[in-house]
Amino acid sequence: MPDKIIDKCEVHCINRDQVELAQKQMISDDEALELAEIFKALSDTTRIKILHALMLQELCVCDIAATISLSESAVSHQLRLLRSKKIVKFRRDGKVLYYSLDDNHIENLLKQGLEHVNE
Amino acid sequence: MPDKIIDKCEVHCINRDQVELAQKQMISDDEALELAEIFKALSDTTRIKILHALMLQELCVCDIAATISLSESAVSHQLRLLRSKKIVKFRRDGKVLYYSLDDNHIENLLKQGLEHVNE
DNA sequence: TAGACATATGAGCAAATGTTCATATGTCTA
DNA sequence: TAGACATATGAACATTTGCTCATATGTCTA
Repeated sequence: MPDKIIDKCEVHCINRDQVELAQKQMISDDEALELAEIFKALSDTTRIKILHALMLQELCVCDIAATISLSESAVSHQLRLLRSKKIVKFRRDGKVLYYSLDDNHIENLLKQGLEHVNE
Repeated sequence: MPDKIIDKCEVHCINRDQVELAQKQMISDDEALELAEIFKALSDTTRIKILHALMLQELCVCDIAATISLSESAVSHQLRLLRSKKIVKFRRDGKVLYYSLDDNHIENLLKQGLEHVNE
């Protein structure tokens, strides 16, 4: 496996030392995929709006929909995605489901992203 | 414009106070879009690998390609995208372009994401 | 228990995305 | 100045994504 990579490098690379160093510390496929998945969860305007609203308080599906002016179905689909990635959780109160942020790492990511945007 | 939102709320929302509060502090469309754009830049495995490699050292296009085992064309396309979002920059040395991270906010986001993944 | 209500879910569709292939651009060197 | 080389770019294509619409599920209340 390393042979294959080095072959490729020998065919065409400029600084072999740098390539070898880069490969040694390279992020694994799995890790890169997980990382990409987290950021993908935050890469949509609708989901940003939902998560931003949930930073302040828990909200039920229809109130999220009313807040961001989107159909309840669309919101529900997005919440499903966010649930599957353990980014939001919910509690039931009768027929109403209240959603909230599951993980404060996400809140930190959002805050840091906002800093980046607002400078 | 607020009328429209309130109308929608009156049609169907559960906790009007919460909706009003959420709307008051709501992130703007522009800000949400910018934020989503940043995270979108980090939401692909190839780009994660490129950026992770650049956290360690600057690299030219073909060495990035050799490192992550992808075509130079594909790498170049992704670098173009990352350049357009001011996430990477480059310096020229003869015919070789060396890319590096443009903004340490991005590095912080990546590190924080990695923490989240590795816990 | 029937019906209303809050939410979830599946199918379908248009738009966006990431790669490959072919070609263009710009820089060095003989 | 011609040719080699490093990279950029455009078109094309398959895949993914986010919405809508219709329908299903689960919970409460009369």
